[in-house]
Amino acid sequence: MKKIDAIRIFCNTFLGGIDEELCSMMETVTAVITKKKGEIFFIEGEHGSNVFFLISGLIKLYKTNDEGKEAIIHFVKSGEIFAEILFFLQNRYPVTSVALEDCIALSIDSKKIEELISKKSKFAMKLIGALSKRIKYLINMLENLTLSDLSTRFLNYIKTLAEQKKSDEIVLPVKKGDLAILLGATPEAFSRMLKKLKDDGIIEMEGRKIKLLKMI
Amino acid sequence: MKKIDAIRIFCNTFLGGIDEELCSMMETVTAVITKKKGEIFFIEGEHGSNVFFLISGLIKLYKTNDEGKEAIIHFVKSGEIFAEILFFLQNRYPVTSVALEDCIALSIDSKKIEELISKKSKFAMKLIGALSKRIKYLINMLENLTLSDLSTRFLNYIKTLAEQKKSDEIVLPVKKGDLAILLGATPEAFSRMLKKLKDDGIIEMEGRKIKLLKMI
DNA sequence: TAATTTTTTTGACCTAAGTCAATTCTTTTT
DNA sequence: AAAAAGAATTGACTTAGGTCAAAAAAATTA
Repeated sequence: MKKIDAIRIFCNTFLGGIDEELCSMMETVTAVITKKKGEIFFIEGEHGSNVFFLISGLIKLYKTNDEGKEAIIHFVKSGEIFAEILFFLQNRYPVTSVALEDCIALSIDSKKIEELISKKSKFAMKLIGALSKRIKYLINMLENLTLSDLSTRFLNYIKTLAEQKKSDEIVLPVKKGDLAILLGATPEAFSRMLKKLKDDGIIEMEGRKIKLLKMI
Repeated sequence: MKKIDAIRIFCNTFLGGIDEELCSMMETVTAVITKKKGEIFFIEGEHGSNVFFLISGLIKLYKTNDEGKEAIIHFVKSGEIFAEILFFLQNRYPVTSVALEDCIALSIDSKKIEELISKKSKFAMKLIGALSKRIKYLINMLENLTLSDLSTRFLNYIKTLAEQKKSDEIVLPVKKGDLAILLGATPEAFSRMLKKLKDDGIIEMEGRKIKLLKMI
């Protein structure tokens, strides 16, 4: 993919329209990055200054503790920016990011972004919007994790998917084991919970396909 | 407290210096708010457009579920902004905020802030910085909650306090029951955990005073 | 398509932390 | 200082979900 095309997609998606001046300003501070499934964009704690915009593919953002246990923070889908806190913390990545599918991304050098922010207030506003959305998402994760049990967390998750797709039949976007960890559980507990929902007639399931039977 | 003084404190703390032009721009979009202990700034889900900067006092940000169970997101200390996602989501507050002590705050009308952001890029940069810090804080909360047990979460918490105060003797800033909930536990479990840390010779405790004996 | 690897499911067992109730200790109010 | 209210602790019991191991199913690769 050519850089200018990537920048245009970014402009369109992130700013809601092409701004030729902004596109040309971005030429010098961006690069197109491709990663194959399993490859890593950056590792938690690593120094860096690049913020990314995912054009195609799927990415897992996670943290690991000393014993290698994972805490999955988010699955990045195409059209999203990630590592956006590097705009401020020109410093260390707070999480690790791995490609779950082959990916194309636009990397943006945050060291040179201050000029962009000051010249293009629309860019600043959109960035503030993106950061706010991420905060809202994280607050919601925290609330779910502390106030709800696993089946409720899962049902909240698929209800959101169902609303987005306007259908009560959804396909899990990642493998069950990873979804379990996103929801703060083990694959074993997740599997048992799914079985219970099936037995109780709340969902139908075939592989990653889930049909919501009752809206609780 | 006079509004202009509050604005000056905000400017100094948030922007790292007084900017007379910005101060006068803020005159028309701000107000000084005082709340007594126990009073509420805003309730989760409530419509509003005010972002707050806490000048003095202490605030609890939390969510409640249907059964009245609390998930505490953060304790706001003086010098911090809160409800900062309202800059974008001119919309609904994501959490409830209650004064744990008598408070003075500066409220900023986010509807009229876009002009400020576009004219003062330093303001935009600082705001992006504050949002990024909040994201980092929340990611850390999530990681702790999913990867660590209660005693580890507590020790991480007081280690941070100890580093800030550069002392291994700290005073818990809130009552133990609230701290328990911030750490995703019940007051009972928290109390038992503290007893265990004391019995194991890891901390000394007298009321809210905690002394870290071993740095694990 | 067979072989290999990865993912998911199931079983048996365990444990951290929740629940509910009763005390004790502390703070606030009268 | 006494009374009342709120916070913290302790006890007894329960449970959601963790752990480890093995089997079954699905997806990759040869």
